[in-house]
Amino acid sequence: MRTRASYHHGDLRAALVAAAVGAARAGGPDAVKLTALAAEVGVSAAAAYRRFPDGLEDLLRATGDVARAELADRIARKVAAVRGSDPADVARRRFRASGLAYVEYVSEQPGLFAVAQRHPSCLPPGEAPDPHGLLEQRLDALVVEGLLPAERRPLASVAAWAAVHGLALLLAEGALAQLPAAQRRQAVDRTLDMVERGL
Amino acid sequence: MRTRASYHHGDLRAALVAAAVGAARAGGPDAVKLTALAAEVGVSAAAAYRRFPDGLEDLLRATGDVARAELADRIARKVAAVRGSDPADVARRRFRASGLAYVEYVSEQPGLFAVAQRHPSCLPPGEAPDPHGLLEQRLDALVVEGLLPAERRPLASVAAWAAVHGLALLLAEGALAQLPAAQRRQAVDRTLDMVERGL
DNA sequence: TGTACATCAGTGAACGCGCGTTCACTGATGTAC
DNA sequence: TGTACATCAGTGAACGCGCGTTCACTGATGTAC
Repeated sequence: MRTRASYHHGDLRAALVAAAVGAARAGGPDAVKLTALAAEVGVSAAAAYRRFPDGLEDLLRATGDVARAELADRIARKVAAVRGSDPADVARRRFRASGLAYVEYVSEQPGLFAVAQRHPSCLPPGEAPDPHGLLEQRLDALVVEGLLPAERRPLASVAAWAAVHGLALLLAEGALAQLPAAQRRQAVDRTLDMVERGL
Repeated sequence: MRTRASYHHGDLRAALVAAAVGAARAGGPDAVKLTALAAEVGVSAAAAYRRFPDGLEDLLRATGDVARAELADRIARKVAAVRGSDPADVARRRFRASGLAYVEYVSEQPGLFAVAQRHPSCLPPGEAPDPHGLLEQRLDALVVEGLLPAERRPLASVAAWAAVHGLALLLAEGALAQLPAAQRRQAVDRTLDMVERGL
């Protein structure tokens, strides 16, 4: 916990993950370099192997878990912020909020998100953060409220996720990366409209 | 044209691009390695620099143009194959066909498509293949036929493209890569339904 | 309370390889006269 | 039709660097007695 200028680092694993997250935010998966990050943290490269036996891949998985946790947290917060008395209306707005949170996160953190996409979790299934599961829950809620016929539920998930995911990537690193802020907002609204109406 | 075992290659540029396309199909952008491809073609690495002064980046751009051309060609064919007597119905089905062609291509050639995404064309604007332009034309046709209000046209483009693009990526290299063929078809149909209805 | 010893967390130097890129060169080709 | 010469398309060897990974080691920590 406390900073010590001693020989032992204290929490090297956490420090390396934090540095990796920073590098991924700035430059994506390719910017996560084990030797450089070890140096940044003030440690020899070999020291990293004590914490991450499989080296770089291990570090990238842990970094991906941070990204997944951030994304899941963002979705959860944005969903929880939606309140109201009409359950159906709340379900609809929460569904929309989850999609918006996803797009926002990917747009803001494309590099870190890319790590999450490419490197699966290193945590046991139960403990791994699961943003996609949160999106699924929103669809389930729509079914409960009768806003989505149960038989269309499974494929609705794919379609909705595809639209949100595609929009996020186009805005983050694709052809729409240069779009001015006002038009970005409109693009997101319009796409969520399409999803809502189209399901 | 004719194969010659001589000193001069004949069409080294085309041969290198063809080899790069093959490597990208198999392993994506990272698999395109200038030295390895030169060797594969039977030429020293330095020889490649006569045809591609900027080295690897030049080669990747040319490779991306092949991908864009393939994709545009596929869209054009699939659209042209739609016939009928009712102009509005044809416009609707052609729009759908263009989306399907896009998803199919990205699903089948994720590696090559990734090159196209990351490396802009090396051709002058007029000559570069433009798959996205073909999608836009389909939306224009919907407007002409009165199936899409003109004032919603610009953002409709973003929303439709996002859904198609996202679905393609999820199926190609994302979370849905393992989906069995039958369910893939359903997912595509369902997503295109959503887009059509949602616009 | 002190001492011996196991264990743990680092060091730093080196290896190795993949791969892009450059340079001085040589063999082939085609054109002027 | 032949010869000289410019030009072009290759060679092959080497450089250089980034970076992951390994190995034998040493200093620090904590625990048993």
